[in-house]
Amino acid sequence: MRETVAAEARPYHHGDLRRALIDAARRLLERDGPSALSLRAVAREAGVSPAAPYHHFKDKGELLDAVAHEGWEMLNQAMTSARAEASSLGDRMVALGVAYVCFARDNPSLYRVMYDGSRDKDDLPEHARMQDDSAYCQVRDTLVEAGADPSDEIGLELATSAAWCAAHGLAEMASFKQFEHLKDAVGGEEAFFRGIFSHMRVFADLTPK
Amino acid sequence: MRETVAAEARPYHHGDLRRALIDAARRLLERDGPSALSLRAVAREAGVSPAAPYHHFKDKGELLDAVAHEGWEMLNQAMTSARAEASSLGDRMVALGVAYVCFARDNPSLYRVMYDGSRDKDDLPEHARMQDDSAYCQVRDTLVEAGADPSDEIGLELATSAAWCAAHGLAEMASFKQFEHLKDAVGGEEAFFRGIFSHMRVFADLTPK
DNA sequence: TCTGTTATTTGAACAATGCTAAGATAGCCC
DNA sequence: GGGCTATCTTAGCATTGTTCAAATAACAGA
Repeated sequence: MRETVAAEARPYHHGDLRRALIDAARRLLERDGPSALSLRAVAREAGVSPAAPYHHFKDKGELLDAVAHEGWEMLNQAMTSARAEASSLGDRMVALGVAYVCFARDNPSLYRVMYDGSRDKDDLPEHARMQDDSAYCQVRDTLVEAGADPSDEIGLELATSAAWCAAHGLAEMASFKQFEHLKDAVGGEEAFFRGIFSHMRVFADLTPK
Repeated sequence: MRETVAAEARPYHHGDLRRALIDAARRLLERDGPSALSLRAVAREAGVSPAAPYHHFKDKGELLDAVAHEGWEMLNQAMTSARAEASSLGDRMVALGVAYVCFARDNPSLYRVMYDGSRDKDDLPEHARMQDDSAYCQVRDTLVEAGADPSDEIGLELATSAAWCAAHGLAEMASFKQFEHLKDAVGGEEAFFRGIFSHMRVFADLTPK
């Protein structure tokens, strides 16, 4: 045996415990929510002893970082799809925003893990901003496509950040019961998202001031 | 003794342990951040045994709810001041937004406690929305003052919610290191806040669509 | 194939946490 | 004063994150 499995330094006993732990964590997260996500529970779910994870992650935080990392990748991918599928160019920004909020709605626990780790460090992962296919870059590029002046770097960054703030704010608010009646009143959840975004200039036109 | 202390059913041994526990919690929160806020640490800080709090709060969550409650009161008050002090009528909405974000910046741990409890229940406290002097009501009233049509209840609620989403999103984002350079580039933190808000239609004019 | 080295996993242990249940204590009403 | 009840403490339980020494399994070289 010992076929060259892509030089991936595949571990010894378990096969790939690191991978298995991340998967177990995500399974737990979906099944029982963020509060059930203890290191010991993850180890239990993966069928190993409570101390085993420490050979693959420095501490609990590092495991959560790994889970969050996959969350950002999923989000980036969802944004990529939304951007490609947006019907008109004028609708692209709103489509991106809706995709962002829908991701948070469909993966509420994962979304929380993504930001909780960053909040503790006051530091967003590179993945969230600087990678080419990151949500941030996609929004920025879409703004340029829609007419923003790319030479005004500060202005462009400000607009991108504004869109991100709006989407994140809505993503966190949308899950509160208090908005149920508004969703009904405007004809469904997505209409509600669009309704909120219609009050944000970044999602409509770009003529500054 | 036994002067009628405002019929407040003042407790027996400690004097007012409930009050003392909330104060201790807020002291801990400011000094060591949210992660240091254990029930036992609060009891220690207040100088009582670890089991004492359970005679005043059903569980840890209820203590945090009480702390959050005071946070909402402080926020409502900050918004009231900002609204009163806003120079022009046209500046009122932005002033409210800036006040909101400044509150979150100045009380980061408290702000987190305010939303963490609500997130777990998918339910915002009445205090945050339905009370007359609540941040929500103040934003709504200010929108009407600025020209929004009060008879279009749904539209007004949508606009108010949009402003809240924007402010909350910015409040959470503003603490990330990644935005430091933008703050510098636009001439300070408050200029950054205003710069973000300038991309939100709710904070500028109200002519719909 | 044997031997040694190293990566991986376990088991036991520690301090800290949220919470409960039993008892002790102090204030109140009659 | 006697009794009642609210308050507080002590002790204890299960769970958590983390560390450390020992056990085990994979590999490398002879």
